[in-house]
Amino acid sequence: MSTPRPAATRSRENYLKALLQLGTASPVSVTVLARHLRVSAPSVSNMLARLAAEQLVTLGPRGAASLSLSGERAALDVLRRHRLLETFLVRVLELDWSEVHDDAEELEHHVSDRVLDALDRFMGHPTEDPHGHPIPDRQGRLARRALAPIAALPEGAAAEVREVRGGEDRARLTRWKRHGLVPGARVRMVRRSDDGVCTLEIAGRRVVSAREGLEGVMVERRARGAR
Amino acid sequence: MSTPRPAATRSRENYLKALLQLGTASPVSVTVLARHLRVSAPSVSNMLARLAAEQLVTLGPRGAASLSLSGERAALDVLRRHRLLETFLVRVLELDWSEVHDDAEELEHHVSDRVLDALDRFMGHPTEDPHGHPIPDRQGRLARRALAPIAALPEGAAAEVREVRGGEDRARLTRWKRHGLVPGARVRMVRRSDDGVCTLEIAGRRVVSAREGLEGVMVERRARGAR
DNA sequence: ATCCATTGTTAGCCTTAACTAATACGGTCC
DNA sequence: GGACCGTATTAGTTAAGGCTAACAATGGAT
Repeated sequence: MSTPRPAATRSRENYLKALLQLGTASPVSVTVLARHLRVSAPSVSNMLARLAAEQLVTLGPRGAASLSLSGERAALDVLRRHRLLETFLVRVLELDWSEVHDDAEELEHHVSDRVLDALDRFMGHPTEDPHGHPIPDRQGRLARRALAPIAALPEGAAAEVREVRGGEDRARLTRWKRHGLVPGARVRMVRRSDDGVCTLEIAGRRVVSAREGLEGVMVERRARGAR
Repeated sequence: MSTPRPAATRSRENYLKALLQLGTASPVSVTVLARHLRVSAPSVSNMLARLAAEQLVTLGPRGAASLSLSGERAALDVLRRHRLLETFLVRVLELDWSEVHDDAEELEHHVSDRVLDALDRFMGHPTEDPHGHPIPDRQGRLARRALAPIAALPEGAAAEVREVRGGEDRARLTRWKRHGLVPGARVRMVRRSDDGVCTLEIAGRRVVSAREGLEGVMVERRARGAR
């Protein structure tokens, strides 16, 4: 008989996904996790203990949690479902870029492998979701890319928007979209004053924005004058 | 403030859907419902009491339950979601007719109106699901048709398969499909012996089957010799 | 009229995953 | 070294939704 693993329920999957997103290398504290999941600290302690018992996470000192190998695998699986669903909602159903997050968040816990594979096939095995995030493959392999925050571009530098993070914040996505800050857009840093205000040129138009308002827009540098 | 209705959870929706399917006009008993939902009788009593408190069902003598108006509305809504999803899985994702039931059963509780409408639009507002069941419209209106069980055809009568009921039984659906008993198929009752064995002609081929094995295949009579 | 079988309900308990309130633990500052 | 602050944990509760075992009520057959 196999381990009587208590089924990957919605809540568990969300914890794992959160750990994947927050715990880039370093362990995640109870408080941070609690804040991210909008749940009380004791709830987190509790659930982490369960996940640890199931070998999905390992607990360090002061309750800090990291994903185990199988935990990471499971988390990447959830991430794959989420991103494929978002891609489907945008590319096929033509829902808006900025408003598909919540639906994907819900459906990711209920799509069977069969349906997911069919979606994947139908779309021709996409590798990026509508926000430019790479989609893990079926083995849980995730393309790792070296992207820089747009606000870090030196003055005069040209770049292409590759990824737009923070999909849960609709308002912010909408604003970026209005400015033309979508994956694939060509941008140039015109001026970067030291009080945190950036002047960008996006598709020929000047846009001024505070640095914080740009957090999550990730770009790839382009050679000067490259077409 | 509105009634603090405890949200249409999966379980509730399943009870309502079951009541809609079982309670054609007459109230449904606790035992029947329990059997259908594969749940204990006390669980049913319990849930029916809750649904009654929420005005979704009315309880008659001996615990028999019927849907109230709003309950029927809610149930039709679930049914619409189920059927649209099945249609999507078959028509768009090209999953097999006989194996989409479980996925639809799961997803129906988690698709938002927005996504459902988008699916509906994408498919061009289909009116029948892959088993030939009519899909309720957004107002919960369900086309009512007068179909006869295939086994009731008199000898010699020609008919068209319009609907194939009992989608939860994969094996049976597969068998019917193998015989060509799919919605749209032209059939003729060749011989109907009184021990319950039917000989049918389906698309030119003779098929012999016990009457019970045909239960759920619904047909519409066709004028003799009609093309 | 009574008895028995079927059917429904009551009572009490389990599990999941949340919560609050209170407590323990660990560094930091004086 | 002790007071204090923030973080983690323990203890106990709640809400759905299920379960079993035991009890109650209905109604048909004798």
